[in-house]
Amino acid sequence: MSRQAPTLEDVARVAGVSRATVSRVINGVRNVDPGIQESVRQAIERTGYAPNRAARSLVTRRTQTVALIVSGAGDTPGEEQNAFTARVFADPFFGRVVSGVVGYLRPRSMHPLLMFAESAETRSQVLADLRQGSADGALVVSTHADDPLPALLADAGVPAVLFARPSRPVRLSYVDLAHREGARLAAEHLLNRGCRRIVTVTGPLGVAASQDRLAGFRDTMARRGHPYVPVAEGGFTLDSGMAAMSGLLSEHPDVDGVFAANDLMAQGVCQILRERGRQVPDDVAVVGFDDSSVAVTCRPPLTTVRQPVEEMAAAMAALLDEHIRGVRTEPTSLIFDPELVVRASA
Amino acid sequence: MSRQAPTLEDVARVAGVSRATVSRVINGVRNVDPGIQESVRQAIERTGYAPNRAARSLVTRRTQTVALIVSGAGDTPGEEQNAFTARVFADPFFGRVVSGVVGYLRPRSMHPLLMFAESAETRSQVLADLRQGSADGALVVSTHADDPLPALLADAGVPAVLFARPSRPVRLSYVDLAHREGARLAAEHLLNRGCRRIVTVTGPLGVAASQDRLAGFRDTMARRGHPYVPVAEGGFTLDSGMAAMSGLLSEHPDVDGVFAANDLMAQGVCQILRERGRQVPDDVAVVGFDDSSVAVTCRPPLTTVRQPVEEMAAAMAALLDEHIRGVRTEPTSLIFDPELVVRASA
DNA sequence: GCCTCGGGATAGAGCGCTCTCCCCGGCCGC
DNA sequence: GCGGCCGGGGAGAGCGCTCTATCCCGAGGC
Repeated sequence: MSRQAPTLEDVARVAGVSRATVSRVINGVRNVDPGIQESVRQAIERTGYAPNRAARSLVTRRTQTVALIVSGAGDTPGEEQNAFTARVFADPFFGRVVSGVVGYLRPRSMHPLLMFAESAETRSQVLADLRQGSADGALVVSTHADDPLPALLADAGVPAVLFARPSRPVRLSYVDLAHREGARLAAEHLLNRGCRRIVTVTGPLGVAASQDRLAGFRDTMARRGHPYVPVAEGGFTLDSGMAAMSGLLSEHPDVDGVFAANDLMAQGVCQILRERGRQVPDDVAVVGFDDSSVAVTCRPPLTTVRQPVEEMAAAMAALLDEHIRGVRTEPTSLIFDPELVVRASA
Repeated sequence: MSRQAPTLEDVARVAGVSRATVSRVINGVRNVDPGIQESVRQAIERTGYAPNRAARSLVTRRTQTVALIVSGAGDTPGEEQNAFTARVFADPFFGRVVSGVVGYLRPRSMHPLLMFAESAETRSQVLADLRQGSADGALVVSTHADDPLPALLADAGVPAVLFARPSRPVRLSYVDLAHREGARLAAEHLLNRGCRRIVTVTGPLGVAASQDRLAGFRDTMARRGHPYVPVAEGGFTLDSGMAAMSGLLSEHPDVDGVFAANDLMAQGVCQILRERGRQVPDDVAVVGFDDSSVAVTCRPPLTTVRQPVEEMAAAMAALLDEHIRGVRTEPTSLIFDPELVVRASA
């Protein structure tokens, strides 16, 4: 980078062959005489040649890069960008997504390009970047239900794959969890444990996942002879979990089992229960969802429903890769099965 | 992206001007007749033109992209890539770094390209990518003290800025915290509170930051008449904090104040204290470091030393930008001051 | 012995942009 | 009135790579 970088031409001159031959050796295309192959390799070594990504991208129309977009709601005018990015990254969930994505991309020498779209302005910025070919495609993790980005991407013809089913249908592939199935596991665990007065703290009901978890939970409870389950809506945060449990406890002081739609809220539930003098799990059993890091640090450690987030994220990247390569043209969906992780809280 | 994307040429034809003029309008270079400017804008609108990033990069030799590299130790052969990325992202600290970096980059329409270098192999991969011009420069966050990457980058002539002072000197700019000053704040807070039998749980002593925090802490204690401070080394994790505190408590059952070198370990300290029947902060006061999200979710909420991580990360990005633009050629360092955040634990 | 065939290498035409040079015409100074 | 200057625009040469079309040459077929 300091002195003028060597080009294909330079290598060709040193090796005594043409540019095209060097290119073929580098890309492993067609039969090249082994002897020449070797001398080209040595020339590359000697010159310290590194192919220029931009030049290659210009002709191949590939950047070897995919956008990893964290997309917020419509317009949360109160919240500014820093708060948004901070909040997103504070959630260990997103870290697992990145981990899974990188797991797929890296062996293929691709990289994720981080983008945020939490306002109308940044959303159109992201869209413009993609149309300019900053990345070959997009992986979208929406934090809100009515995210307009997926539809915009589909319209722009940008290859994209979503994490979680969008609330409004859109012609894009997505990966998701069998949320109802996860809720069923939670319900059955509580029932098998002997709980009979069970309540649930849901996620924000605008989110499809929250609805599915609630529906799956109710369904299983009903099948097992519990047609009525008290419900309080939370917002996936610690505070909202505390508030929700606080209300439920006042109305149902004899509760002996709680299903919270994520671990953070489950932690809030545990705190309220302790404050109100209930022992977890002896007086009240608590089951969370996600198996995030708080499930382990929480006292007591949470029994929870594990999402295979890394696998899901890797599959999302794989799907996008197929769309980019044109191997797959029609959108599809991949649904993953959750797993119950039993710890101390239930 | 679906049909053949319009090029500068197309826009020029529609507007009835030359390619160069359109380019000038887009880049705001030189004076262009306002009337022509307007008609070019309309032509861009009509054609739905978006400049091609690769073509532009090829000639400007800029990608508008910087690599954000999370760099591990030498070779942790036991740990594989997924575990590494998962661990990194589980740490809320990294989220704050990303947040700060994005805060600087976005208004300049640049993006971070995420890379991981935790093994010799991935390290050379990252180096190769950078030499190919995948990014204009690199922001490096090392998780270990003896990270060889910074030196490699410096040798390769890649513009780079480090988060935290490298253990071996290298000709690269970095941002860092006044760790000794932070430790001083913690020590004085504990002493002013009346604590007299104070112990500390350090970070891994191979890391410069851990050493500095310990040195600063000891220093202040000594100045205030406490020449001896029991020390246990931790690994910045919850478990290591618990183990360290467990040992310290056995040897010094009368302890009344603890300084932990990060919040995660402070949380572990609190848990052990509670298990052994000590009240925090009444029996033992606990001070953490970082002001990460666990400082808030911990019971009791942690008194801690706040690093202005977002500001530091933004400054790191700004510094890199200066190096890339050639405005700054000599490496420099920027040291930030910590701040004591008083909550319930001390 | 001539023609065909095909493996192996080359020449050169772009990919879509930027930017340097150059041109044109009007305005100023002398 | 003429040359120089300057604002505004165009032509065209690359940037470094890929890839198609083409060429060369030795081997095989009749």
